[in-house]
Formats: sequence, structure tokens, C-alpha cells
Amino acid sequence: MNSANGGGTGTGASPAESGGGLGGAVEGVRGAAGGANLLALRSHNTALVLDLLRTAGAEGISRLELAERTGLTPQAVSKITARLRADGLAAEAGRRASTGGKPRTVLRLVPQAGHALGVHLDRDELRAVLVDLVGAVVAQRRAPLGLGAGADAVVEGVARAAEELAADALRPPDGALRAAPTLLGLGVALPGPLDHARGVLHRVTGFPEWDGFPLRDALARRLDVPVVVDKDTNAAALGLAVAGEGARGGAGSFAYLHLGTGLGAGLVIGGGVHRGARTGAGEFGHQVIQLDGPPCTCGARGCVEALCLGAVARGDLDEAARVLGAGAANLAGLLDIDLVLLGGRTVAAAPEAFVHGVGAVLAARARREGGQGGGVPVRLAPGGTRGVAEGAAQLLLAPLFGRGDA
Amino acid sequence: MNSANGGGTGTGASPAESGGGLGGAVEGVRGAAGGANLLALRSHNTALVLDLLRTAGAEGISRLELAERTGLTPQAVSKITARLRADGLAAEAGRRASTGGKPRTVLRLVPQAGHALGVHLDRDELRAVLVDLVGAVVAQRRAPLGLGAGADAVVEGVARAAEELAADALRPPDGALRAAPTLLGLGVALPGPLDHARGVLHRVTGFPEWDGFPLRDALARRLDVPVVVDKDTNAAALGLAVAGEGARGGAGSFAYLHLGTGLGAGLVIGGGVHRGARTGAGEFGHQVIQLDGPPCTCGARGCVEALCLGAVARGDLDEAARVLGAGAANLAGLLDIDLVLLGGRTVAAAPEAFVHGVGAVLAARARREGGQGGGVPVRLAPGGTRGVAEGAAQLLLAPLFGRGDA
DNA sequence: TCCACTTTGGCAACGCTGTTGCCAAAGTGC
DNA sequence: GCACTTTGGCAACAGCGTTGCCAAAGTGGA
Repeated sequence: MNSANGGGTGTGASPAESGGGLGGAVEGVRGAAGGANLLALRSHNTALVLDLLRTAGAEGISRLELAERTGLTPQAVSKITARLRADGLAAEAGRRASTGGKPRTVLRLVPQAGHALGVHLDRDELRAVLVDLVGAVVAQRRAPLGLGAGADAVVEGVARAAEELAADALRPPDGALRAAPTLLGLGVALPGPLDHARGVLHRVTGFPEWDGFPLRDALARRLDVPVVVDKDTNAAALGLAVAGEGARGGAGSFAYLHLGTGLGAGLVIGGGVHRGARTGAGEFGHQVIQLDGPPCTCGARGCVEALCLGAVARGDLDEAARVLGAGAANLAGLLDIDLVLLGGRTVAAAPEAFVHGVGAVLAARARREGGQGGGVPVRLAPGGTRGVAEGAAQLLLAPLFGRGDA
Repeated sequence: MNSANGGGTGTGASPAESGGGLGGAVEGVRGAAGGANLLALRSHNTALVLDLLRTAGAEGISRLELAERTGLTPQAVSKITARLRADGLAAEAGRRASTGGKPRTVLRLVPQAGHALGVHLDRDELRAVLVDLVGAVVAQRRAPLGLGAGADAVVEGVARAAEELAADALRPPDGALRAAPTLLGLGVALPGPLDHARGVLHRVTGFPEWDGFPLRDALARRLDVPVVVDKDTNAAALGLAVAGEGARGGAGSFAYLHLGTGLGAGLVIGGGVHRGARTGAGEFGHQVIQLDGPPCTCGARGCVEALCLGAVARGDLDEAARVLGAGAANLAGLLDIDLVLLGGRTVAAAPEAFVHGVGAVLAARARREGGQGGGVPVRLAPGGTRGVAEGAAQLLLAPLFGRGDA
């Protein structure tokens, strides 16, 4: 309910013409400062139903089950789903076995009703995907990337990859992106802190010329579609949240810890990504866990990142995992999260060592506290780096399903 | 929007008879799992208006200003405020200067329209307050407390203090608490982890006999009013949030760090207290910031609490502040909060040393990050320990103003 | 084969929400 | 004293979820 910016998908570009009935059906038009009108009510309930339809996946879900899960009356669900069917977002898909009366009709989401582009800008590579409404990858592309080649070149590279993907998979009549009626927009994930709300980069590690570059507006102007930018760890976390990790009842909270050439985190609280006041939350790597410890690249001493990567460089994976676990335990204690997911190249190189090592620290902490249940579970994040581009695309899909900023 | 329990004030006791129009007017009856109906819509908007009325305080606020701030139409605000006036919750209070037309009528909250009891159980003392709708203390009481005297004695002591306060200040006809039509309930704050949702204590430091005691239900049965229990740090943080600390536009987020005989934190995110999945969030004191450091009472090594209190014991306040600052910087980086507030007896003994020391660490961190604005501000929490009982009372008032669990 | 029963889910009427159009009330300023 | 501006209530309205009712579509026993 507390969404300061109007939904998170706003850009400087012109508003969508609500073509095809998708944009207009679910666009949460909420009052400037929290006041909710009937449109907002409808949007909220529609998003809730859509989210359940998405979670149900291919096997679908019945109207009555939707009513139970949402708390709405069956008749309200019928009206909402009728609207969704009319808009092409949902469809009937067979029926359940009877329990003595008329069998329940099963509804499912129509994946082709909406698409989103996601781009992951890494240090040396660009990875772009086109996903449908359920998050399945429809098409993908890779290209080498030189962040040092200047803003115009990178923007052009991203735009061209996006256009090619959309042209291949959506076959628009005249080649313009906007002509594809189901394209919701483009999400971009990249390393380093940035202003998610305004779409402006702060610091791209190693490339100071990017400081303050308004990437979102530049891409929105170039492509004429809504654009959202976010940190790579946030995109990865969002992708994991949508994929069902820690989504127990849709209100799960977990931390995704990414250990690659750096160490960052994405926090999911209550089903949505927590970005904080200045969208700078998740600065996990420069958490100090060793006062006056070895110097870190950030200028401080004893950061988890420095200690952990130092241990990795020495080949001491047990120590690396222990250090990472200490940071994870601090995080788990502060936020009382449900789950810790580990990812990134360094973790992928020795998954068991990290999962076990971090898990051991968290289990020890739980025992000290009078352990009920054995502590916060630790798992390997499925998908690896592959998921970042998909998570970036989810930045556009999330608002449809009521997963705005927490 | 994600409130698993129905509003946070539910108890095992019978529901309020909605007498006087206060209970029925604002009780957020939301669907079981997020589905919102018209009643929920009304509750939401009413709470929003009440919150703005409370924030406006004695000087009041006009209908049009309410409309601007909420995003609702003036007519909707008129309807809502008419209902509030009919229920006795709001009243007209003069008018503004004219700007060329009819002057605006100023509305204000009627403080006497509602009351809540708050009790702070400390190690050796019980402190109870009765506050009105705006949070002003109407009456208060102190009593010695022996947590070792057994559950029945403590429950009886709390109940008696509550009854005396209510009898003195509310003058109920027959001495029964329920007879006081404006009493919303009782909030209890005490140290140590507990289950806020169920009202069950986990561990009260030094008194293992309290483990698992269902304090909320015991008090609710004894007094026959709604009861909410919470950690003392959460209550203090809630009290500070209501008092306007960090409430820039009602969506502020800050951390309250309490340094007394222990070290704990209360987190306010988006105007509401963040408690986490198992209501165990805010475990700040046992954050490890010195791997393999000196042993802590919790069994781990290098906890902030151990390091900080150790430095205090040595008389090295600069080091204590530096250590506390390191923990605060970790927290600020993870959550990207707006403000850090310091409180507790140990801080109160040397406020400047801690405020400056912690502030220096946060400022240094901001400089390393390319400082825009000088880092997260650090201030002394006003009110000191006095605020905990008032914050406990706010546990009952918060739902009226839309400040449920974040 | 028929019929009673159960369960689903649409139709219609309804209550209540915020919204819109209109206008009386209450000021200012020339 | 009159034109103008601004506030805020009244009445009609569209749209939300809700309720009452009933047709549709199954099962299961006679």
C-alpha cells in the first residue's frame, strides 16, 4: 500500500496508449499519496488474482479456489476473471474432477498476452531476453559489451538487441517496438549503485564516466517504451521471488547473496524487492565484520567482501564460507528473513562448500538463540547468472501482479 | 497490504461491541489473504485522514488540504470527515485566513475520543501510562516489579495498574475496564524476544521460567480488553515514529538503537515497525563485527553488544561509539534508512560522545561512497526510557492510523 | 433410466464507495 | 454595493464487491 512513486513503471516517455486492453486493465492508478479509489481497489484485486493465476502455472486454478485464497466472494472472482478473459489475459483450461457436483472450471494465465524485455549489462557482455507473461524466455541474445565505449554506444547496443528480439519474436507489422501490442517495456539490470526511482546511475565500478548518466530516460527516448533500471542483485532477487523461491503464500522474505567479482545482496521482503529510501539497500558486501581488518577496495577495513574474496583467493573456501555466513547471520538477525539464497560465479565454482559453510554459521546462531527449527535455511539459487536478465524483465511484469516496492 | 493477522489487535477475548462508534468506524476488516472490499477501502482512506489529522495536531488541517495530501477528491474527504465528526473523532476548530474567497474550515482530532493503555515491564520496575488519541499522556503510574515472582503475580500487577489508571482517568460507571467506551486496549512492552503475532514470550533474559508464557492471552482474559505485546525496542521505535521522528511525509524509515544493559534495535520502514517473519527482527546487538572477537553472553564472539558494553565498562566511550557506529553503518547500508536515533541509559549518560562518534562513522562511510549529503544523520532519541510505555500504548493506536505491520 | 442431491457459476438487484455537476454560503476587493 | 473567488454541501451517478436466486452440470442411489 505504501508506494511513493506511481507504480514503478513510469518513464519520461509518453504514456502507453492502453492498446489491447492489457495496459488499461491492470494499471494501478492510485492517488498521489496513498488515497485509494475504486479504480485502485479493482487494480489491487485484479493483480491479486493474476498473481495466483501465475503461481498456479500450467495446471491452472479454479474460481472458487481463487476466492478462498484472496478472501473475495466467488461472485467477485467471477467478475474479475470474466474481465480478464475478455481482455485475453486468462482462459478456461479444462475442468477438475467432480466431487459430487458440477466440476470446477480451471482457469490459467495466457502467457502470450504480455511480454517484457530484460537486459543484463555485465562487465564484458550484454545479455537480453524476451519473456512472456509467466516469465518464460521466448527469445534471447548475447553480445559483447564495452562499458568504456561511451554512453551512446552502449545505449545503441542495448536498443538494437531489444529491437531485434522483439522483431524476431513478436513480428510487429512495421518494425517499431511500440507496434507490438503486448510489449510492456524493457528492464535493465547492471552492477553498481543507482537510483531506481529516477533511473540514474551512480557509480559503475571502474567506469567513472557513467556517474549520473540518466540511462532510463535515454533508453526510453530511444525505444519509446517504458524502461526500468535496477541493480543486478535486485533483478536476480526479483526473478527468484517470481520463480517461487521463498514465496510461501506470496509473502515470503529472503536474501539473495551474489558472490562473483564482488559481493552484493538483493532483499525480498513480503514478496517485493526492498530498495530503501534512496534505492541503495542491499549493500551487503561492505558490511564490516572485522573491525580494523584488512583494507577493502571501498576504503574501509574488514568488509565481508574483502575478507571473503581474500579467502577465496587464498583457496580457503571454508573460511570464505564462514565469513559469508557471519554476514548472512547478521542480516538474518536484523531482518528475520525466511531464507538465504546463494549465487554468483564464485559460489557456482564450489556450491557445496558455501551452502554448507554458510548454513553451519546460521545453524549455530539458531542454536544459541534457543533454536526452534534449526535456523534460517540456506540454498543455492537456481539459474545462476542466467537469471539476472530474466529478473530484469520481471521489473516490468511485477507491477501487474501487485509486486510493487515493499 | 500484507497483513497476515487481521489487523494486529486481535485477541482471544470477545470482540469489542463497537460501542460509541469508534471501534466500528475504523476497524480494518480486510479479506483473509489480501483481497480488498469496499469496507477495506473505506477503512484505508479513513485511517489516512485520521493520520493526517493527528499529524496536524492542535493547529488542525482543512478539508482541501486533506484532499491534496491523500489524493482523494474534496467531496470524498468531506464525506469521510463528516462521518468522523458524527462519530466524535474529529471536530471543527476555527477557520483559516481567507485567500480571496470563503475561508477554509479547520478540522482537528478530538483527543478524548480514544484512549490506550501502555505498560513497560523493565527489569525492576513497571511503568504504565494512559494516553489519548493523539498520544498525550493522560495519567501514569509506577510500581516495583519482580519478574522472578512468577507469572500470576506479574499479570496481576500489570492488571491492577491498568485498572487503577483507567478508573482514575476515565471514571467508568462500575469500575470495569470494558465500561470505558473509548479504551482501545492495552499494549505491553518488555525486553527479550517474543512472538508478537501470538503474544507469547520466548526468552526473558535471566528468567527462564517465562519461556513460552502466553502473556497476551493471560492479560486479555484477566482484563477483557484487547492486548498487544511487543519488544521494548519496537515499542520505543513506534513511539518515535508517531512523535514525528523521521516521519517525513509519513513514510520515513529509521532505526532506533537502544543501549542500556543490553543493545537492541527497533526498525521503522515506511512508517511501520518491521518485525520480520517470526517477529524477531531488530536483533542488532548480536551482530558480529569482530570475527573471533571477545566472547559475548549469547555464546558468539565479537558481537556489537559485547564490544560496545565492554568499551563502556573500560570507560572508553569513543571506542564504544565507534563500535556502535560500525554496527549502525552496516544496518544503514543493508536497509538504506533515513535516520539513526540513539537511546537508552548508557547513551543518556554521555549523549554527545555517542551521537558524534556514531555520526562520524556514518559520515566516513558516506564519503567513501561518493558522499551526497553527508550520510545518514544521527540524533538523540527524545524522551529517553520514558517513551517505551507510551510506545506500547501506540501499539493499539497505530492500526487506527493505518500504521500496521509493514 | 430416472430422480434426488451436490456443486458450480452466472444473472439481477442491492448497498456502499468515491466521483461529478451544481449551487448556496462566505469571504475579498474594487 | 457588486463582481469575483473560494469553500463545501446536496443530489445524481458509475462502478466496486455482495447477496439472493437459479440454471447448468455433474454424482449416486433407486
